[in-house]
Amino acid sequence: MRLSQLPWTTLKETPAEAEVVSHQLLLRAGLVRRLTSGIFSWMPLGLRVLRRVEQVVREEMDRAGALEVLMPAVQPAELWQETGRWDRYGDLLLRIHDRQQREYCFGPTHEEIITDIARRELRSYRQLPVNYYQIQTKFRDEIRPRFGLMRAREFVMKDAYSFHMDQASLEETYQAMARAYTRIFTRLGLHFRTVEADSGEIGGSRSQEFHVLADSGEDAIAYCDGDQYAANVEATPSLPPAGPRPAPTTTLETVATPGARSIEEVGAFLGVPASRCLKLLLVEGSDGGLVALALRGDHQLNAIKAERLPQVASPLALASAERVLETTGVPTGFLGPVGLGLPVIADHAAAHLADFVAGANRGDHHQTGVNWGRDAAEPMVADLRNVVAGDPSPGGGGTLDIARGIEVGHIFQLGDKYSRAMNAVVLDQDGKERVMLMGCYGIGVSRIVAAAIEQNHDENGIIWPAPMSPFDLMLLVLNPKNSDAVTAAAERLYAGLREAGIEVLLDDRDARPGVKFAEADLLGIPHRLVLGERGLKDGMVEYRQRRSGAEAKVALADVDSFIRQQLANDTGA
RNA sequence: CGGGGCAUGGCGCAGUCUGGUAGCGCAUCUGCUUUGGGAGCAGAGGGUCGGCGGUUCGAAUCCGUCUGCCCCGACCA
Repeated sequence: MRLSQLPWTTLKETPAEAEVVSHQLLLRAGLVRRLTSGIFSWMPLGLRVLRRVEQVVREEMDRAGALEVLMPAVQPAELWQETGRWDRYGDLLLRIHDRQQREYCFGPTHEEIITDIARRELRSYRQLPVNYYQIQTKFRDEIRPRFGLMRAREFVMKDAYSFHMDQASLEETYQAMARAYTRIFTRLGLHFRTVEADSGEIGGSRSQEFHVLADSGEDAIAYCDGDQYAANVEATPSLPPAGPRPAPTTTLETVATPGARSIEEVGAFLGVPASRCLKLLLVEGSDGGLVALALRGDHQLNAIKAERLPQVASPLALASAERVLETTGVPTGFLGPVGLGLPVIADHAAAHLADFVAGANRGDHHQTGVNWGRDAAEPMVADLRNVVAGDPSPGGGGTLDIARGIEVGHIFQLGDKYSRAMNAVVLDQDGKERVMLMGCYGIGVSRIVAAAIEQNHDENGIIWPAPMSPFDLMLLVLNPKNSDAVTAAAERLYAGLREAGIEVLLDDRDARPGVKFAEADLLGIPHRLVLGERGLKDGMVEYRQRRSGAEAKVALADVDSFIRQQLANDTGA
């Protein structure tokens, strides 16, 4: 492609709306443009990146035996009503209606559609297992779209759905997908981790996520190098503290703490670390009353764990300040376990505290020297909190560390959740109807593009991993208008490289050299050749690698083989 | 959804408090000079100041209302 024939606008200044580096660079390099909140257009150079990612995904899905299909983006409400998700999916679902006032949604995912296909197409156990996949535009009306392509409302996703007679077959395909995903992210040159996950909205049992590691990631991942444990923090169990709870050594006292509501304020006021304070959160209970959850002051509630408790309403709902005052007579900020009169469920670590600080159930007062059993009833004990760095690994091989990650892939064993709701059955060997088991496997294709930039950039711009670079090679021609010899040499070089099967972006624009260098760095194609009058005199072109900055002068006659060698190094990396 | 902020040429911003000529940088176009890391000079085009309503002799500026966008948000109970 010739840049002289491509309207390509780059920005020197960072657009105000872009917060994370991938969003900034995608806009500055002219790869995408925002149409409206969370909705983007892919410009010519950007689309080439997306297509290359798609291609790697497609090749590996095909290799793993999956079958590509393309399902409708617009889906009728009836199918979603069959599984009950029309009501449960909530505002994330973009609902639309046609001229007859029939209801549809723009698909945020395709379990209902594929299950409908499966129940129509699949009749016999002999046809199983089957794994269908598609690469499709999805729409989820996120509460808060942000970070450009990382949390967009409209996005490109690869989703696959497998159908099985039994758990063993499901397990086999699930493992095959895990291997395919590992190949995909490895081929794309991404630094990633596979982690155990909560299966969340979609439901089902076993589930793993694939995270590209980046500080800007929205997810926290707990991992342990000692035992290879890795899981999303929300799905990581915290272990009970070792040993028995210390015995009480101080007496219970009530102290005035005017205006000190938060753990930080109370801790600072009394000179006590947050880890010695107890925080009580009142949440809606499953029986309509309130339930108190007790955490150590320095720990955070894990909503997923709390929701799983039978006493707690799901979804988790924090009691409003008004409701708290109404029920307990205590303003928020001063609640404690002593004489509270509500069921208390304490996190392991909170239940292990002795001589701790808590609210006195009286405005502007706290208590010190509080002890379970002596002052407050022994609480029910559960795992309620997020793990923190330094906690023991559930794998038993050391302590946990926390890293941030961008979720780019997720695989689930769905079981019969959808197939049962939609009566997707086949006949078994005995001629009996059997509900199929399902797996589902997603990859955020457009999110990968953003994640790759988060992981691969410097102060000058993007540094594409070679497999997703919009071109293999960028060829800069300096001052083509000043020299017919330079132009002719560039044309010969361009033609020759293309004949060798190399995808070349030729900068033949009438622009100053400085502009070309700066924009080449911004765009981030891994390999660059510069042809100018200076080098041509000696029959040389200059090579530079984007990532390392390594340079070499190459004789015109040797360019083909030299470049081929450089490209070969990429695929080996 | 709650809270906060912003809306002025394609992009980044000033001007709004204290009403009266709409301005700067980047980008775009023309010419000249330049030409190996986002050039210099001279000139030019481009704005219903987000929409609607009001106050006023006069509104980007004051008032009301609507819309859009951005940021933060169970953090403590």
